[in-house]
Formats: sequence, structure tokens, C-alpha cells
Amino acid sequence: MSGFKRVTLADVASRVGVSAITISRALRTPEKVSPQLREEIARAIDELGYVPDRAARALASSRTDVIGVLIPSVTNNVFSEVLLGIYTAVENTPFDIQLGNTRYSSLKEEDLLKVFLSQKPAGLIVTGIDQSETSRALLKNAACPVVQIMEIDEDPIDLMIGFSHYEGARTATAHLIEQGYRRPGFAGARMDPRSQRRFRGFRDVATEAGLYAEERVITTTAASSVTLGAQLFAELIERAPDLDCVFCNNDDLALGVLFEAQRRRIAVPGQLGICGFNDLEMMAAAEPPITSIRTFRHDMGRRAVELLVDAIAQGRPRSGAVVDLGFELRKRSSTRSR
Amino acid sequence: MSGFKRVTLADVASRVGVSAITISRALRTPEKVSPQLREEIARAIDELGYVPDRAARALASSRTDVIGVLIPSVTNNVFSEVLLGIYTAVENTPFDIQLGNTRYSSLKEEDLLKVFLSQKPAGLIVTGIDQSETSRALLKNAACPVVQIMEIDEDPIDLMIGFSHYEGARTATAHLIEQGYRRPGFAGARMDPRSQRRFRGFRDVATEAGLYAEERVITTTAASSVTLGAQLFAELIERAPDLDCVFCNNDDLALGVLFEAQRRRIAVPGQLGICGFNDLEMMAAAEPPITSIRTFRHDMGRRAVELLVDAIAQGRPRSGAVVDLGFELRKRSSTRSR
DNA sequence: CATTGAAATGTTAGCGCTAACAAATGGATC
DNA sequence: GATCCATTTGTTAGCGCTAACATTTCAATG
Repeated sequence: MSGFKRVTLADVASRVGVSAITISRALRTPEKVSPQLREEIARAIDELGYVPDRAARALASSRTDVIGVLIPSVTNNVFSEVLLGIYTAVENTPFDIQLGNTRYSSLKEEDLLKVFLSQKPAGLIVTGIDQSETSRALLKNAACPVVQIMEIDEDPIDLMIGFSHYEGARTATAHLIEQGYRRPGFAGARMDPRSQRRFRGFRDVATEAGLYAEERVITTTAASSVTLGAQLFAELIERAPDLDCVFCNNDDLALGVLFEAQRRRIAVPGQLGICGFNDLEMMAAAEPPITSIRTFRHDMGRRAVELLVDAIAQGRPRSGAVVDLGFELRKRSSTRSR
Repeated sequence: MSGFKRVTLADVASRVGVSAITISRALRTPEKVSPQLREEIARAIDELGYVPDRAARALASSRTDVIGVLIPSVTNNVFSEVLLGIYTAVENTPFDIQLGNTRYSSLKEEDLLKVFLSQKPAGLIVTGIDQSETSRALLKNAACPVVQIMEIDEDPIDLMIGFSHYEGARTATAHLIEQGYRRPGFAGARMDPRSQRRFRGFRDVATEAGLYAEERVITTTAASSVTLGAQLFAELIERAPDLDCVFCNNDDLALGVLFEAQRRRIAVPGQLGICGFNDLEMMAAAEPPITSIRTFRHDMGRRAVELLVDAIAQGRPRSGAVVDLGFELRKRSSTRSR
């Protein structure tokens, strides 16, 4: 039952009584086909149930309608929301998404990039600004537009959309200090480059205020989780019992810190202030609700695709456009309000 | 700089001094090429940096190395963990994943299926057992193996791997009743077919124990979230103040219930027992840790791919194999232990 | 009414690979 | 050493589409 003969362009063409290329044009550049023919072709395509063969198209035109996306993790909520934005935006375009999971490894990223590039993608979305030299060169020379997402700096490969993790962390830390906390701590997991920039934001503001202390910093390369947040806080509070607030690398950790504080009967926000990063949905629902730095992940995915689609349409590679989506401090009850 | 001439099979062939088909064979069926030649070819491929052109391969062989995956949501943790399993398993195979997001719509599923099928995938992974008649027919006639994941029943389209949501819910509800709770409630969001089967498991066990009451059931079609869990519980407890435990459709809701209970100074597990479903990582870290039904999502993704790859290798379609991964009740402090 | 040129449609070739069949090679066997 | 057969390698054609160039059509113009 599976042997339905494929309906080809030629089938549609002979049905309409024109040549195959005309059908091809009606599909790709309809303005070059007369309106009445266009309509007739549309009808024939419908009746025959013709679906273009992407492989043949790709081979003939040496282009594809694939947008390659490289993200470090599929399970991290942050990236899955970006991904949702990407899928949403792609929905009404002819493009398809090809996802690659780099697992936070720039070697794996390089490999995936080579595979992706060999498929001649229409565009590429890559995460962050810390590509290896090789990857960067590959991307610079890519025959398609490239968007870097999640971060911004002054040296985009091509397009860029994101926000400053450093400034986000500065804002969070400044908030803690403004609220009267004087012995700020930092908890960080999966210290990838973005996390490290957040740490630097924390460190710089704390240092400027004369409140930085290394014993109040705990980090690990392990993957972030709520459980890990609880563990890190347990270690941190043993080591630095005078700690009066924690800025967490991300919301999972922050939630873990909250739970561990509750277990230890440490009052939040009275004895301990907690601030997360990303403002996942659950932060507002927690008890107490947790202060966090909101980032615009869905928008980032959506607009990354829009940037790409525009660039592809205009055939204008290497534009250097940088979009700063910013962030927002969401003050909630896990930090004191003076 | 982007105009590197593509390295083709022919280039490798002339370098080695054989014909193109031999290189092709060395790549796809190495056992049919003599060992020394194989080695020589491998070296040449390496030196020239040859990467096969998938489009050309697909066109010539009318097959692809793409495994299509249809899931209802990319942001739901449950599916993203399945996805991770899938990506992990696919890593050391020649296959690629093409992801489709059905957004819980069987119409969208049908559309995606048609698109996927027209690309002649090597295999398909679809979520659940509630495909539309059309989709089911398409899948039955598909020229490739198909795995249904997340659920099990006696009528697989081809392969199937999952567990019984109904039985999971029964186990959870029985646990609540065993622990002495007598006025069990149910909170459910996004009442998709799987959620409905969970509800039925709850209802049946509660009814059998003579403890079912409709006013203690609250459901919504809205997407599940922690915030929603808190809201649903708030409504539920107003409506049925005598409620003494809640079985939640999933862990997001359960966490929301816990937070809302804390806000209302309702003691967990003393005054209120809470049980979730899926056992996301955070359940064990919560304060108190939340009882849940553990499901094996990563394994499910991984083994779904393995089933598929085996079926593809054996060219044996429609096997009817059903794998029950089961589930496990994780008793924690959010439910009384007698 | 011949000329022009833009718009609409067609012809030819080939993208890079593999299916299907063909041929060569090299032992084992009588 | 002729015969057979399995193993290894090659030849030819074509998958379905589009690039590049060619041709036709037809309205506008002097």
C-alpha cells in the first residue's frame, strides 16, 4: 500500500498543458507567471496533491529551505522557550528548522556546524558569542546569513540579538544591595561563558560597593538544577554563615536555594534575600515569589528568525545589525523592599 | 570567500583512482569493498574533507536519513526530556532528527505528517495513540517504521513504547487513599487525551473506594504551569474546603498547589496531601519533597530511536511490538506516611 | 505597420548521488 | 588448466528539480 507513485512537477505540467519550469516558477516566483495560468496551476496542484521534492530542489538549486539552529541544551527551559519562539516564527515561512544540540561543547558545535553548512542552509542561528576560532571562521565564510542569539557585543559575525548578561547581573546585584543586604553571595552552576559574565556582573558591583567576599561565592560546572541549588546553598551557608542574600546564576538554582532555606528555617526575605535570573514562569508562583531578571526568550527566538528571513529575502549577507532586547528586574517578595 | 567548490564523490574517486560508485559503497556498505581500498578511501575522504550531499543521496535513492519526530510541545519539560533521549540515541547513527511541533492539535499533526512523509523519512516518532483517522491511515501506509511514544495500548500502528497513564494515576490515587486521605481532589490542566486517562484512573480508584466527589475535581484546557496550579488549588479549596489531598495531572500543577497551600498556611502533608505526575527533577528538591509518579522519559526517547533504527536496518515494517516502560511511585513527604 | 522590448513561457543540461545491471578478478575445484 | 562461483569493481542512466539561456507573445511606439 505504500507504493503511491510520487506526483512530480512534470505530472502537474502535463495536466495543465505547460512545461515543468512554468510550474516551478508558479511556485517560487508567482509574479513571473500570468495570473490565469497561476490559478490553473494552483488548481492542478491541489487536485493531484503535488508536494515538491525538497531533495530535488536542493540538488538543483544548491540551496535549501532549512534554517540550522545550534543550542547548547534542549532540556534547559531557557532554550526551549527560545526554540518555541523560533518554531512559531518559522510556521508561516517556507523554512524548516534543523536543530543541533551542542551540549555546551564548542567541539561538538564545530562538528555540527560543518554538517549543517554542508547542507547549504538558508540561514543559521547559533547561541552566544563564544564560538571557537574555527567555528567563527566557518560562520564568517558561510554562504548564508547567521544570527547569534542570547548575547550581544560589538563584534557580531553577522546578525545578533540578545541582551547583556553582565548588565543583567549588575542590575540584580545592585538591587540586593539597595535593599540593604550587605553580605551578598553568588551561586552558579554550569559555568558557561554566559554564566561567567553574570558572575562578573555580580563581582564588579559587589566589589564597587566594598561588599565582595570570595567565601560567599560557590560555583560548579555541573548542570544546573533545583536539587543542585539546594546543595550549593547548603554548602555556601555552612562556609559563610553570615551570608544575607544570594544572587543565583539562574532560576532553577534560586528555587533550590529557597527550598533549602525553608528546610533550614531561614526566613526569606528577612534573613536571606534570593534573586534568580531569567524569570521562568514558576518564579512568580513560588512562595514567596522570587525576584528575578526577566529575559525575553520567546521574542528572541521569534525575532532571530525574522532577522534571518529578511536577510535571506534581501540576499544581503553580513549586515552587522545588533538587537539588544534588554532585560527587566522583577522585584518580588524574595528580596526585602525598603 | 564563500565559494569553496564542493568536494564530490567524483573528486574522492579520482584521487583514489577508482570510480565514484566504489566510494559510495565504501560509505554505505563498507563490507562490500576490500579492506585496503576501504582504508585508502577513508584517508582520501579525510584529506579532501568530503561530506556527502544529503540532497543528492535522497534524490538518487529516494530515501533519507531523517527521522521525523512529532511532539505536542517543545517547552513542556516532559517532552523536552524525551527529546533529549532521542537526540542522544541518534548521535551515533547516520540519522538526523526533523522535529515537528503539533501544539496539541491533530489537524496540525496531520499537516506535519504529510510534509514529513513527502520527504520520505527513514522513520517516524509520533506522540500518543490519539491520532486522527486520516493520520492513522497515513501512518499505516507509511513506507517507513513508525513508533508511537508516551502511551501503550493493544492497537499499535507499528511500534510502540510508553506506559499506562491510567495505571499510573490509579497507583497515585490508591497511594493517597492508603495513607489515610479520605477526600481526594484532582487538578488537571491541558486536558489532552493523556491527561484524561489520568483523570479516569483517579476517578475509578476514588469511586471504587467510595470517595469520589465531583466538586473536588477541577480541570481546565489551559496550558499547565506552576502559576495555574496555584490558581486551580485556590479555586478548588474555596469550593471544597474539606478537601484533604490533591492528585495533580502533572508536576507543575503539584508545585503550584504546594506554593498556594504554603500561602494559605495549610500544612503539607498533615492537612493536605499532594501527589504529582512525571517526577520532574524539582519534585525531590521541594520543601517538602513532593510525591510523584516517576516516568522514564529519557529512556523512552532513547529506546524509541533504537526500536526505529533496528526496524529500519531489518527492513521489517509493521512489527506490532509494544514496550511498556512502566512507572514508579515515588513516595515523599508531601503525602503522609502511616 | 514595422520596430522594440518587456513579459511570459520553453529548451537544454546537469546538480551529486545511487540502482541496476555488467564486467573483471581471483581462488577453489575437478 | 578449464570451470565455476563468490567477491570486488565498473558503466550507464536517471532521481525531480532549477539555472541559464532561448524563444514566443503582444502591447506600445514612431
